[in-house]
Amino acid sequence: MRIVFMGTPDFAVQSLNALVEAGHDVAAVITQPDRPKGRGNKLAFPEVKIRALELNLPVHQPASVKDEAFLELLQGYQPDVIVVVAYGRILPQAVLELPEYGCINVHGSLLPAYRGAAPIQRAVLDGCKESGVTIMQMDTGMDTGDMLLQGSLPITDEDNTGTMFDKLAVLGGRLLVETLEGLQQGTIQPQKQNEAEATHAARILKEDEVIDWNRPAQTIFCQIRGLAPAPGAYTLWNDQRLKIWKSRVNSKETGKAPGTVVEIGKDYLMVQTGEGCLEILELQPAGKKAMPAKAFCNGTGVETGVQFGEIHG
RNA sequence: CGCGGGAUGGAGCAGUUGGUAGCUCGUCGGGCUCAUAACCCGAAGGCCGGAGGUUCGAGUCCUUCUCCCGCAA
Repeated sequence: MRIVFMGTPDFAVQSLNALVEAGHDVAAVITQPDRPKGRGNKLAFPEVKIRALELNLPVHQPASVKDEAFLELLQGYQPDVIVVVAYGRILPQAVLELPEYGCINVHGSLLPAYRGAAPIQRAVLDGCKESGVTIMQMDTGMDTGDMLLQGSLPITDEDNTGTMFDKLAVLGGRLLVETLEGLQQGTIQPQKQNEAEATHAARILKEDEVIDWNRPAQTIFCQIRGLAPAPGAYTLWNDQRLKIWKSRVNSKETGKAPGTVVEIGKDYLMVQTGEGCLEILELQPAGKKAMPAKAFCNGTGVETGVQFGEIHG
């Protein structure tokens, strides 16, 4: 099919690759404008743009998708379908109706659960045992369109947002290609979403990143996984941020106050929580690289009794 | 030039007012032990990120590069 692809971050690259590999005619790639990013605020290309340039595809980065110029641009490509993957903008009705097959979206959740901006992070954060990808027919709502195809994957304790992103991006690409095939052959049955079961996955906020040691170890464990590899869950130590990248739950109860370092093991640093203990395996002080918990203890002299999460005088 | 932290033996850190480079681990060898990730003894391993400069002498002061990281966007 003749396709215009719209997407921005890493997650979308897999879908773009899948379309190209499947032999579809990707006429153009629409992505967000270059934005100042990172230290020094240097202008950075969106991941999708980088890949599109490698593939020698025409790239457009409109400031707005609502004006007439953009609509004309799309019309010029005469797409059979527009594929949208994490583009980052709500598309107006006129765009949705432009191609014969409309706009197809790849969403990183098992809709109607986790509609919105951060479906994968939220699923891990909430401790879900399963996640997936839904391919849907876009409408004007936020991830409310009819579902075309869905696939699921388990979330294990070893998974974090990063690993799930990787797996779901690949699955998404595969399902996307399958969906397009089905649409052409007319074998796909669009399915309405059950509004009663819909939930919303809000984007990650600053406060989501702070570890509250009063919560159960299991909850914190999920928080850490949900925020890895970015932006990371952190606690305070020496008035500095201390990101926790890897941990393990230990049901032991020590009677100490939540946030207290209660044991330093061979490869971990155990902290009492509101319910059970959390063994920290890998962490990262501000300004440093991530390091094994043991290395942190060796260098800083952190010992049993130290309190995490408190601001000092 | 958005704000800030940092570059010291394999890892993580310390190094005072410039004058023989230390700590906690790890590694290797030996010992103890039924055994050990525990303990004891010993050893190896650093041109202190690069380049200039000040000085009798610089990891420590000045200048300038390169790289890494946290925050903010």
